[in-house]
Amino acid sequence: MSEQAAELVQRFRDYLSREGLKCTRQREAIASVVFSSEGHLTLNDIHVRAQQVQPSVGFATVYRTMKLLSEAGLATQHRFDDGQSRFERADEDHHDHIICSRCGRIVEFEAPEIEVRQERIALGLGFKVVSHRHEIYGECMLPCRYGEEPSA
Amino acid sequence: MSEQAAELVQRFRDYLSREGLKCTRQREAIASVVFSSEGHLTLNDIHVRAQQVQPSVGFATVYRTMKLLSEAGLATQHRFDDGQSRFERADEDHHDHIICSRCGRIVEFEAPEIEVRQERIALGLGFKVVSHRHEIYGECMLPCRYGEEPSA
DNA sequence: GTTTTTGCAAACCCTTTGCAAGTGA
DNA sequence: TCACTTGCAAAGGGTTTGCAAAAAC
Repeated sequence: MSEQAAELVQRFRDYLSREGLKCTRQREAIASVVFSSEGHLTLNDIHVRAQQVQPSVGFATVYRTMKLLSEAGLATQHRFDDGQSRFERADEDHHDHIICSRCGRIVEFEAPEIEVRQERIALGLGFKVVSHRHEIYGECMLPCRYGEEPSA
Repeated sequence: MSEQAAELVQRFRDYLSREGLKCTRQREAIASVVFSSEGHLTLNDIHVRAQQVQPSVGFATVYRTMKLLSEAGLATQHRFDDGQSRFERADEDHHDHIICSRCGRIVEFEAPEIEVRQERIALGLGFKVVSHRHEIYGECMLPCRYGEEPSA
């Protein structure tokens, strides 16, 4: 486990303790999987990987733990157009996503100037921005194998 | 039914005929409901309203007809964070949405300069934009009754 | 008369929850 | 000890589909 992952796991432990919750083998396993993974994982992905660390982890526990990690601000939940929730470890920098309609590849981008405009637009309509979702669906022109399982 | 709605219904008829599909009472009822409504309707909303025109319309037919209308480019499907599909009649101008987290109110906005930036970002990452989704979630500061059923 | 459509009900798929048994502090 | 957790399995909630009857053309 990378140093960064280890630190995030520690932050999760702190969060649990602060909330009067318990640190269990299952939660640690799930957290370390999420913090050690790069992509945008579905609950199933996480479940499969967590079971490699702790064979007894059940799906419901993954579900409930991801809810905790989201509440703790250590993971972010996305719902892209495939109808499944996907999670990624929280980053310092906010970013959005561009998704290839053909191969499912997901690339992240940052666009501060868009965020600024968006803030201004919302204000003009009488809204205070709480969050947003900006997804671009496109076709990637890089060599990508179409039959391939979307990697993230 | 407004003139605009009538014209859209006609366009749907043309589409059906072009595709070798049949024009039925149910499809007409559903189309006229969608084209005569302002907001962002769920399948259920459409079902309920269509039944007022044609009592025998079933939910599955609404589902299948909305698929046709989307394919015909006469309706647009959105999936906001409430987990349901919502539809609106197709507009000439592309727009995005800002949604009140408290009362569910949906306001539309256009931001050509964001679209331009987004196009440029995608290109830079090797993507050709096919579509996008840009939703802002915020709190509206206008008087809005919280208990109220989200209107659209 | 064919072929497409419809409504029903069931299947699906992912998400969420109730509960009795298990476990961490 | 004892409240918090877990895994299982079932319930939810919206979407999708198979099929025999009905309706377009």
